[in-house]
Amino acid sequence: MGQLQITLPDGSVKGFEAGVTGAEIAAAVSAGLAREALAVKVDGAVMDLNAPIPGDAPVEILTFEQPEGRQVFWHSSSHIMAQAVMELFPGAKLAIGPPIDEGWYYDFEVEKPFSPEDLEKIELKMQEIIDEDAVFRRETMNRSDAITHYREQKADYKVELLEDLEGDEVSLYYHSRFEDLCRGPHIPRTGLIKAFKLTSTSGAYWRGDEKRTMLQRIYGVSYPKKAMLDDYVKRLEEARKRDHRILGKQLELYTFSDSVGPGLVLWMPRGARMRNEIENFWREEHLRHGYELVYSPHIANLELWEQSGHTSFFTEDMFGTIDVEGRQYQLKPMNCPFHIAMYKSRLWSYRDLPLRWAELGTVYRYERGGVLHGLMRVRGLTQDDAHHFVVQEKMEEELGWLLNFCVHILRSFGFSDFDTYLSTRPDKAIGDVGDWRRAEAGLRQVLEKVGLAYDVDEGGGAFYGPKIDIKIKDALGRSWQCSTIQFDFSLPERFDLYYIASDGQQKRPFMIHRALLGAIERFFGVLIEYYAGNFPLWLAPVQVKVLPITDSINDYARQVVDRLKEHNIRAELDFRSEKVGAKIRDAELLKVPYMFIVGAREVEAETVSVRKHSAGDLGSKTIADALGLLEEEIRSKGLAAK
RNA sequence: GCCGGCGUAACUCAGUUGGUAGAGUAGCUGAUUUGUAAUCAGCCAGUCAGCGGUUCGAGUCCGCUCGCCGGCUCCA
Repeated sequence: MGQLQITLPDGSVKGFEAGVTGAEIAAAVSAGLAREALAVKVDGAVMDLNAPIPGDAPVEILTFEQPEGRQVFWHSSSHIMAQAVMELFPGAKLAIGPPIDEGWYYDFEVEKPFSPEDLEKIELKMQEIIDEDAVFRRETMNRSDAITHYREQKADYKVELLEDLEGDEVSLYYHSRFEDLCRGPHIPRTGLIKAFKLTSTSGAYWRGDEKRTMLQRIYGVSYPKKAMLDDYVKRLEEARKRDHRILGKQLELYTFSDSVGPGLVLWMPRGARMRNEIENFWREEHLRHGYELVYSPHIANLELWEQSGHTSFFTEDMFGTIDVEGRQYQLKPMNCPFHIAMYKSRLWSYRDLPLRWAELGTVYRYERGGVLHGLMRVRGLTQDDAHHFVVQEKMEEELGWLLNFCVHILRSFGFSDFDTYLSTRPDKAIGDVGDWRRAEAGLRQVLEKVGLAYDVDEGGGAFYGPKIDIKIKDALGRSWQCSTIQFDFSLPERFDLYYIASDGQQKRPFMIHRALLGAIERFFGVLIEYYAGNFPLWLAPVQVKVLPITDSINDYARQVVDRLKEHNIRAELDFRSEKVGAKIRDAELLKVPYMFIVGAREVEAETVSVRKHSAGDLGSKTIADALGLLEEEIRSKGLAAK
């Protein structure tokens, strides 16, 4: 028996007998670690705790602290749930049951969808299995044997999975009375799960394909400590308070109406003030950075959309056509054909390029009923759209410049944490594959030059070109695409765009389609959730509420409001005959950033008593000082303080 | 579009086994004149999402439609 040299995460190297397992290494480190150990990472590969370590290697014991440890924990939980379902619903067929960001799901083919009562029964059965403290055991099998094995069990989905797998050997995991085809690894014993909860059910298509069977999915979460489940439930409640649909109603920012139609946003005055602020900032920044602003109509001759390719590649997302004097018109789902038509209205020289044309263009897209979601997914949306017309050689330079501008805009709203994706050629696309690959490589280079970490979204590109997307997460961790920067070599071709190069020849420009906020509606939704309604001062719909203590102070209070308004501060007066406590409470609930409380003392000294939202009393200040404070905070967008 | 859940006053919600609606908040009226998160009283308030069915009788049961919610799929 030889010796193994095991390197631990702290850098120390320890010798172990050959055949040592992760469990034994954990025990050698500490009893605490042995107790919490879920799996082991050997030279980057996650393995079962009871598997022999194959050779000298860096070894890390995984607990619930590590993301990989949690994934193993949740994956094992999904097996336990699958066992419970199979025992309670004998005819059920197993599909897949992976861990997800928080928890897991398992898809089943069953006669009837699961009811809430079914979930309770499944939970009880799961608890029994956990109480057995059953051991997880791995076995390998020849792939073709496994196919025969599962075919006998009529486990169609497992057979299909096996047929698609590479390699001759597959692994099965056993615990209690349950077995499942599974790569693993798994936690040592079911008893390690101290708290769990089945959170929801839903229909889910097999392999995400709506042409295939709809399976029934159950989602769940589990933890090694009861307190962690309590914490999860509390986090969900907190997230609910940040939900833009709830805050939107409470703060009277926007609404929907059945009489208007689903997915069509009605911006209430307070929301409209914020939108106006967002748009003003957006316009100023664009004008300062070499953009021109343009406007285009809401409908256009159908032939325009035929030429652009929208009728063949985007029909499913478009509203029906409108008949006008026997000619067909189309409500616009995008702004690009209009900007292209403007480009074609005259001749351009290479000296004119790049052109950067921006428009807050409201477009309409037919979204299927089931996908609408508050402000995040609507049918009428205003894109902060722009199109750059660029000479081909300058494309990368322009994209690099644009990516930096994009990050600058997002940061101005306080966003610093976002996920970036490179989206490549979809199945349905126009243009030459070689052009696509070159454009994708160009985008990749730009991302690396700017130094943004990114993931690749295979097949996620627009039909006319690859793109860089930036997504921001909502309160529940669902991520929404906001910024998008799209490379386009196709539409210039389709519309036969050209400019006159320095040699006097006609040359084809490339285009960039981009939206930085994405859609004002969605961006606003993300903004509400990000700030939980506690907006930075420059955006807040009401910036200051002036609260007179008695009616006799109303005149002075009105003067204060007027003075603030003269300085473009959005100020309101609360002159109801309520106690200050009530006025403060109402202002706090509306999340108004500042309250100026005025009574006899303030009239006397010509001051205001400043109270900051959720911070409290800041003491008395002269009106001029208070104004200075506000103006500085507005100017800095509150970013310096963060 | 698909699977499941839900839909009661402007808002948040009660409404037992079917016997024809109730609270708090908001609003209105009046009183109160208040010093850092709720002053008091009175009043108004609902085609119980819509349509159809079962029943002597439906907010409660059944069907369809619409909308919303959680997912699937799709995208800004």
